[in-house]
Amino acid sequence: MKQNETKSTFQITKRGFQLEATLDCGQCFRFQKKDGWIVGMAGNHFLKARQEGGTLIFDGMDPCEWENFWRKYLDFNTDYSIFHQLFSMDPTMQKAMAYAGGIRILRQDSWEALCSFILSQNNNIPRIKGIISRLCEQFGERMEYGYGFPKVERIASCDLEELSGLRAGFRAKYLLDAARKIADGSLDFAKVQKAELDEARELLQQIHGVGPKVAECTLLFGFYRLEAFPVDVWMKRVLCYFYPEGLPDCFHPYAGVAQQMLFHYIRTCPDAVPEQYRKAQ
DNA sequence: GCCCAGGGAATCG
DNA sequence: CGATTCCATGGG
Repeated sequence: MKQNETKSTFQITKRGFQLEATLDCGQCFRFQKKDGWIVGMAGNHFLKARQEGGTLIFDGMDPCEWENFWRKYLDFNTDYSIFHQLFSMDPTMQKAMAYAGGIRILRQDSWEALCSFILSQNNNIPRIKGIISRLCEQFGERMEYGYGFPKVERIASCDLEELSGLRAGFRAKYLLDAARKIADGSLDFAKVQKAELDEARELLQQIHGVGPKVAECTLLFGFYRLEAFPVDVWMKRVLCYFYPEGLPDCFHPYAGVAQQMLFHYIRTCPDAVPEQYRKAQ
C-alpha cells in the first residue's frame, strides 16, 4: 500500500501532557472527541489522536507532518517544568496544576486566533465551535479530511450577506472589518508581533469589535505572548475568590499560562470553588 | 418566557 | 469619566 508508506500510525511518549484538556480548554475551537479520539483541524492540518497514560497515539499521521507542524503547534519545544516550578509556590496553582498542569499554550495562527475570539464574544463555547465550523465549511479549502481555515482574502472579499449563513449575529461585521483591515494592510500582523504588549493591544483594538478581552486572547493564543492575561467572567470568579490582590507578581511574564490552567480548572473541576461561587459575581 | 455565554460599541448621566 | 443598554443566537 503506497499511501501507508508516508501516512502511518505512530506513538510518542510525553510525560506531563494532557492532550484532551489542551485541545478542549477554550483556546481553540475546532477539535472534538469522537469514538475515543480527539479529531480536528488547525489551519489546514488534520489531527486524529488519543492519549493512553504518557503515550500519545496519532492515527494516519505523516511523520513529517508531526515534525513540521504538530510538534510546534502543541508547544512541545518549550520546557514547561520552568512554569510548574514557578507556579508551585502558590497553593491555588498547586491545585489547578494537579488538575490541569498538562495544558499547553498552542502556537496558533494569528489570523485564526483573532477570528476565533472575535466570534467568541458574549457567546458560549459550544456555539463558538458551531460558527467556526460553518466558517471553515463555507469559506475554507476542502481538504482530504475536513476543511481548512479560510484565508484572510477570502473573508475580506465577502459582504455581510454572504456571511449570514454563519449565524454569527452581530459578530459577522466585526469579522469582516478584521479581514479587510488585514487584507488592505492597515493592520500588520508582523508589526503586532514585534510590538511591545501595550502597543500590540492598541493595534489589535483598531479593529471594530476588538476590545481588551479579544485583544488579550489573540495575543496569548495567536501570538504566543505568554504575559497576556485575558479576563472573562470565569477568570473574574478566579480573581475574586482566590486572588483579590491579583496574581503573584513573579507570575507576570507567564501569567497567560497560569490563566489557562486556572480557567480550565474553575470551569470544569467540580470542586474547584464552592457551588455558590460558580454562579455569583 | 427567563437567563446566560471566553464582550464591545453606543449612549447616557 | 463610570454605568447602562443594545447587539444576534442558541442552549438550559
